[in-house]
Amino acid sequence: MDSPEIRKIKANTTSSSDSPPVQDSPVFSYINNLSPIQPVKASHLAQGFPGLNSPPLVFTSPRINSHRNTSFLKRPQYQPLSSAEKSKTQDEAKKFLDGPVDPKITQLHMRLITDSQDCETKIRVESQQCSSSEGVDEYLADPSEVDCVDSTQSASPCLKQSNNVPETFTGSKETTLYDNKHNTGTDLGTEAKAPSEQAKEDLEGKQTFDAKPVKIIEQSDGELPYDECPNIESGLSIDNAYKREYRQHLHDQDRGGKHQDDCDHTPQSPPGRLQIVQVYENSAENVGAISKGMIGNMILHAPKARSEQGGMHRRCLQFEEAPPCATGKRDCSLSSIQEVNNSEPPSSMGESKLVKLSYADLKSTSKRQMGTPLPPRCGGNSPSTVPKPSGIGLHLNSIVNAAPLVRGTTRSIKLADHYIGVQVMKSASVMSSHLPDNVRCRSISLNMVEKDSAGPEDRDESETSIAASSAVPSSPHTVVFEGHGPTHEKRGFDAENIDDYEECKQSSPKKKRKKTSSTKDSDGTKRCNCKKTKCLKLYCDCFAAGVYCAESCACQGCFNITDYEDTVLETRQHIESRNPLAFAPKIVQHEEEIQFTPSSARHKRGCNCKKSMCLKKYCECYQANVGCSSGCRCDGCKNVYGRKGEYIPIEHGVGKDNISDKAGKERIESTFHEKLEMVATKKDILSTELYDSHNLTPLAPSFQCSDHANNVPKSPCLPTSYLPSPESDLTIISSYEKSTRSPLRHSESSDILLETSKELSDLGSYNWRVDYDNIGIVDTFSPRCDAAPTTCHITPMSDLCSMAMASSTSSKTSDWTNASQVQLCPGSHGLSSDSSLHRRSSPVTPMTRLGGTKSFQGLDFENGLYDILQDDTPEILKDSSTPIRSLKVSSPNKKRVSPPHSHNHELGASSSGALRSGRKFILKAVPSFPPLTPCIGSKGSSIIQNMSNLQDKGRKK
DNA sequence: GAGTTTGAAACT
DNA sequence: CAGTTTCAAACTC
Repeated sequence: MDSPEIRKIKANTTSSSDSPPVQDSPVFSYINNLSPIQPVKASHLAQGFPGLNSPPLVFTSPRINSHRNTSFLKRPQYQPLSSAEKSKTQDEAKKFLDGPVDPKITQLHMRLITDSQDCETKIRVESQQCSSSEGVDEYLADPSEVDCVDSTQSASPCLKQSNNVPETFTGSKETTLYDNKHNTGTDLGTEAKAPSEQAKEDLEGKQTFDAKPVKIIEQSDGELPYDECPNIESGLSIDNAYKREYRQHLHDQDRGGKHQDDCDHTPQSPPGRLQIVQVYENSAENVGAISKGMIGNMILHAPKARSEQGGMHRRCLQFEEAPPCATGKRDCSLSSIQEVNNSEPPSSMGESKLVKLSYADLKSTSKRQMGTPLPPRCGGNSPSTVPKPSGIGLHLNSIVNAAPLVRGTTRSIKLADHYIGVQVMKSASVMSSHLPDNVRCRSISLNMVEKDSAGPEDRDESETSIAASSAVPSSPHTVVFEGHGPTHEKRGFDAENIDDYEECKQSSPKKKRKKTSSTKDSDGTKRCNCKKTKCLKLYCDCFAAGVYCAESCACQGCFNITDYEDTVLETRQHIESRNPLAFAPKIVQHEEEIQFTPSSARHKRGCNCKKSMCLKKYCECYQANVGCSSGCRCDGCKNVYGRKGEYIPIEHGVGKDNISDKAGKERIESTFHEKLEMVATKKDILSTELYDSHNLTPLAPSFQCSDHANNVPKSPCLPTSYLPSPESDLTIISSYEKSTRSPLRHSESSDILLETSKELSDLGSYNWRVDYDNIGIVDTFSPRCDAAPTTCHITPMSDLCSMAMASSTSSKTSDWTNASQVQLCPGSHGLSSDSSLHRRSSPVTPMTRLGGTKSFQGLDFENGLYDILQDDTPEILKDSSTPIRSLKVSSPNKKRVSPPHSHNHELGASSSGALRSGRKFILKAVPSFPPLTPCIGSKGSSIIQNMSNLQDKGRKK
């Protein structure tokens, strides 16, 4: 019955995934078939995703959650568990959701119902399909469906154990099957369960699944935010897949591998799923049939097809890596393997344990899991990939103000879409690296953990990860399985893991923070320490940055987690409803200033310092490394970056020199060095990402065109003209990371980068770079750059090129330029005034860029430098050039868009062909801003109410 | 590590 | 819109 239809649907979905644009139609059709309600979801998604980024993410995740929730809710079994376990977290979540807006609740319920229905239908179909185990197509389809099936994750571990499936890809197909089974077990619980569950049991021989699913369900219920709707995801295609992966990672990490969250996890689970599926098949059904060969084919095809279908490819990659990335904060482990390892520890810790997870606990666990693995994030290690995870983790740590680079990374990560792209890149790289890579990743993650883990928790994690890694080689499957299972299941799932995680979280996160007194992680991602706001107010740097809290965060009762995407989204919307610019980049270049000063970047709202004289980080302007402007209400301003009222016309190249105070320069330098370091670390991380991106990016061609960057060289404008803008940094960072990732591959790259950076600084590039940090976000977007050439402040590209040339990296300049262009393009895409948007959007473009810039890989080492330079230049360029325009165009909020550079927009109109192509591409792919405002508008009131409720609860806590 | 200071965010 | 309170980061000891 369903199977035929389902298959068709899957085919459709796959096709859709193949061609992102098409995805929607197939997905929609599929959804429609599944359940009438879904369309509504789709609408939500549509709203959220117009931009791709934040909004989409939110929507998607929430949907998924809703599905899960609904499914769970529907099921009596689940409900009981949910009520008991969820307890606090759920209550809080409910407060948020319920309290705020009844309509919302109703909607959520509807969603849940629909989702559950959809999931069920999907599950059925999938189960059938699984039996048939069609192949790549199915596999591809799986992602969307898998979301619904999250529960499979739990099972997956077992499967993995039974079957060693180092390759996530191979698992992909199987994963779908597994998911189906899993879903049936959890969600359906009734129909599909019997077969699927039996199979699972056979494989695992454990009953934990059932219990786990229940837990998950509860969590999911509480977590309304999650969107699991597979359908929607399918429609979203790449974005969804990424999100899914995130979620899965998060869930897996959180849960420690237990199942659950079928819908939610499914996306995340993909890697796990794949493995699981394989295992499942092997053990239960197809076992040999699907086999690795299939997987291999899948993988190969996926990438190829993906080139066409980007989505598919990404998904595959995502599955492996994305999850970790998704977890971002949680899993440092970049690759799925790492994730697995991470998850494994938890599972190993105590799979049997059914921990009642309150939301907070779950979240915390999820974070921890995420983070624990993420430790790699810290990553300064070559494996830098790990570091990103933190960012990737969806954690939105990155804040505009602080370290732009880091922020950028985190943002990209957090932004489901972008993040996904990044993850995909990573995953791709991982995939490319293959199992060996996985092992490496594991080792890396371990290393990262060790490094990061100052606290016992970390140690534990590291140990677990190590164990996992060790196990993996011998029996990767089992290890992976464990890890995935928990991770996929989300937090609640694995009680054992959760407990462990919780312990770790409680102790480790705080400890970590304590250890790292700084609010920033090694990765540069920000950490928050919110105690009363639940990370749902602007007080929370993470939340304010549009990023999910990471493991490293020491926040209490955090709701800024993927599990609570809905809540987060609602809250954001609510805040935005009050202040549309609340999430807009705080640092913006003033058009006035821009003309004269590259460092014209200023704090959007200005500071109100009374005692700090704008010489301490209390001052947001100072913290952002930007000068105070007329908008500041500060008293006795002594901002080294520019005092209120005094404009520091930063001449081209002058940039920092202009800085009035030597101290300011020093600071800048220090910050710059820090950034460089960050970059270096990130590069390592990024290397993988780049790698992935290369694989993934269909856009590569456009990027190659970007190579024309050389064309740009025209830009006499050198870095000096760059305006510092955190945002730009972010965007740049994301791209940078990507580019850097490939470099990272070369462990040496980081060091080299540092050296090169020094050299550059000597050359004068240093100033530029420094400014880069400050460069306004707006500028980050390339549009201007493209067009700008004429006006040119500087095309980032040209600047970059010049820089690169100067640095003696000439040989690689082309690549570098390409990279820069790529970055620029992404930046343009990013547009979104909101950081989140940038993050989300940027990742995608970067990916494409990366793909285009395969040449980079060769240059990896240089890339690192290039990346840095590019980042700088891009920022400048972005600042001066296009960001604004793009923002205006894309961002519904209009927050930043307009202010910074109207004239730039003009330039943007005339962007150069290559850049244009890239930009256009991005724009299409990423409706940058739409998400924020639109979403906000829809749910503002409810969000507010939810927020207030949550806050109240949090306070109580 | 605990406590204080600071200024933004939130609230009234 | 202004004043007050709350909050979390930054800072100090």
